[in-house]
Amino acid sequence: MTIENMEYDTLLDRFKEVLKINNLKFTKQREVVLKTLYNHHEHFTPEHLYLLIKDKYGSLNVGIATVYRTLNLLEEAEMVTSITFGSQGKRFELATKPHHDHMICRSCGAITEFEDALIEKRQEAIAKEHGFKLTNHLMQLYGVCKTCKK
Amino acid sequence: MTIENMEYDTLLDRFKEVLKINNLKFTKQREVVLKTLYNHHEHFTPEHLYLLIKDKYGSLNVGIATVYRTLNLLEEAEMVTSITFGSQGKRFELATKPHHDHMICRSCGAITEFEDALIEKRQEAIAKEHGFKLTNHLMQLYGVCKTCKK
DNA sequence: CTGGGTGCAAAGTGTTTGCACGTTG
DNA sequence: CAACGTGCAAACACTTTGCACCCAG
Repeated sequence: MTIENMEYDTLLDRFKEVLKINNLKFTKQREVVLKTLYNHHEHFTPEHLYLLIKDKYGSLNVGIATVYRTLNLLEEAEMVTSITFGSQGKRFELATKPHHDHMICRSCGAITEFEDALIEKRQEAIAKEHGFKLTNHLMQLYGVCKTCKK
Repeated sequence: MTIENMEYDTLLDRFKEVLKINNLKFTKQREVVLKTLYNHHEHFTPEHLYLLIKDKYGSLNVGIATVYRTLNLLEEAEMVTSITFGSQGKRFELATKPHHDHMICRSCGAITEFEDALIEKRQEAIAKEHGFKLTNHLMQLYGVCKTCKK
């Protein structure tokens, strides 16, 4: 089962399951991190996500350390993935789609997602040629976007 | 002109030229960084490169700050490229080959290089579809290598 | 009620920068 | 000899961790 186009409740159940398996507890803070990731399909830096949570759920008083801890936890559980853009630092996003990659504009920083079955296939083939068991991959195209070219 | 399979002297000349254009000076430290990169076709962390230089050219007493400064300079001049592996930090390598990508073993950290014309072509096509002007890309396959699979 | 979770602040990383001195062109 | 480069240490930015208290199960 992939988590493509998964509804929030399903995602939440999955999270609870992962927590249970690892003898971890389900807390308001952890839920808020997941919910915020779900409601904003962006590519968050931990800082950015932290500020957004602080703004929306100020009363919970979630600390940035918890955001980091939860992101690492979710990444471990493969429910979020992280990507590193140039020197802009690590960014996280919900793993709601399998295998999608990124195109990053060097001028404005805009991020476009894309997916290509042909490339996926070639990657598998290349890995096989090298006796390599592929688990996942990272692909980023850098350049100048439509808008900035003008 | 690409710098594929370039000999060291040619590479050095290119470096000197870049320096001259930018009104920068050619120093022993800068040469040693370039030479060490050339002599070891590895994927260096700045730290790793620094230690190697310290070991080989101890009398020059090169500081790690200079290694960072020179790497950034060389990257700016597109004579080295950098890649970011998971949480292992940024690594640099001489840009002696165009467009080669990496396969990284999650178990032992081994890095294998590969190149695939078909993927390169698809990348161009995808960028075009999105009205995106491609300057370069980053592709990393993660998995388990031949040796570690045993 | 027990063990993991949290916020906070302190400690770690990896990288950059200010400064006085050294070297290049 | 002017301007840039260097080593050193301090400063930075980002991330992790120790601790005392808190809360889920």
